[in-house]
Amino acid sequence: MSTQSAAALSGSGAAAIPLSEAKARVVDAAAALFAEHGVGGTSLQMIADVIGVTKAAVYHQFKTKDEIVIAVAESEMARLEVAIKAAESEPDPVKARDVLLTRIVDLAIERRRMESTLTGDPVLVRFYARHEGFRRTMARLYRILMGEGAGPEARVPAAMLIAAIGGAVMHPLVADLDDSALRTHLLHLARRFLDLP
Amino acid sequence: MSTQSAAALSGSGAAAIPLSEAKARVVDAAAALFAEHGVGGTSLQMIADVIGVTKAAVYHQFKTKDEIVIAVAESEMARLEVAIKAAESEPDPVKARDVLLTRIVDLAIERRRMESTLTGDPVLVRFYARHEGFRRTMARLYRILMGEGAGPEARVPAAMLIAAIGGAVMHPLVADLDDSALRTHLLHLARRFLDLP
DNA sequence: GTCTATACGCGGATAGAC
DNA sequence: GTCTATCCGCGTATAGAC
Repeated sequence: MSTQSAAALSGSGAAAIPLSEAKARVVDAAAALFAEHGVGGTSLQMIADVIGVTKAAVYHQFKTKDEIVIAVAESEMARLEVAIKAAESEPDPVKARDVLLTRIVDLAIERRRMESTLTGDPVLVRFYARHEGFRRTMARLYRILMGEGAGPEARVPAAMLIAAIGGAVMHPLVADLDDSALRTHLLHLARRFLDLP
Repeated sequence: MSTQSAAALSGSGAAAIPLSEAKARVVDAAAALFAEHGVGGTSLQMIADVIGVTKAAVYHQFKTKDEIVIAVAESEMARLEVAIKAAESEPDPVKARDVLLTRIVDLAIERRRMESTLTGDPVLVRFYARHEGFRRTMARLYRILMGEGAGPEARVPAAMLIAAIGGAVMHPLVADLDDSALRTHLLHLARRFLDLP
């Protein structure tokens, strides 16, 4: 217990967030750069430049670029897990759904400048698709969002809603809205959408 | 009139689609690869391999990779222009909106495997943001979609709807639905969403 | 229009000193 | 943890023959 446990990449889903200071700096810088240039368009040199060190220093923290991508993805996923847990602790399904919705909107607003890259970048999407833990986490999220239904009538609106929230925050049409105003509108419309018969 | 006019990159918005056979092959291959690997993750070698020629042959068609990116973006935008024109030729605003919605859904379904990359890739997004013609085209689209309103109450739902349609078609939740089923559900839900008070 | 060949830099990655 | 130095391959791009 006294030894600093590795924590590493887990693989079972919930990254416990205990990244070293240095690792955390890399992950933060990488996430911002991924959002601006895409994963494929971001080099280790760029990451090193942003945090003011050399490439070799970055390599000391992560042996490969892939590991950085994974760490960024897990860091985002960890935030989502917190939201899901909060919703799952709510006994009433309808309330649970609303809690989840609120949390998801908050996350999207918080990540406003990078949300769509983090959920849409081909490299990250591929990564999500291949990892058990991520699939399980998303399955839990969908369960809360869709409730009983599992057919197209439940899945299509769920897919639309997730896409709408994630995509809208970065949309040029709402670029001039401040976070709080956007949050209010988004939440209102998302609730409306879910209440549709 | 007899000479094949250059058509080139236009710049005023509507690319007139008169690409040579060879150029069209490059653009098609590039679009598919962009969708799978992102713009930054796609090399000229990949493009050349897909169409079965050498890199140099590709360079003969487009002097730089940027030109290919532009051509792909314009090709997508041209499709959207057709949809917008169809909607604009409809006198009744409500009907125009419905025509546009239908066309956009059709486009998204057609481009199902690449839609979100084509609208979400950072490289392409930057490109769209910088080009007059693209901004004007999108302005026309928004106008039809939002009608009179120009405040947040109109813009937020418009942003959500565009994001929802583009993002939902690639979502894992609906991966098992065939095009026609997905189209039906998507259109139904999109109409509902827009009719909200 | 397509090819071979080639220049040149950058990207990922490693070794070893401090 | 960070640095300098270095390797190698691939990516963009060009020259010139067929």
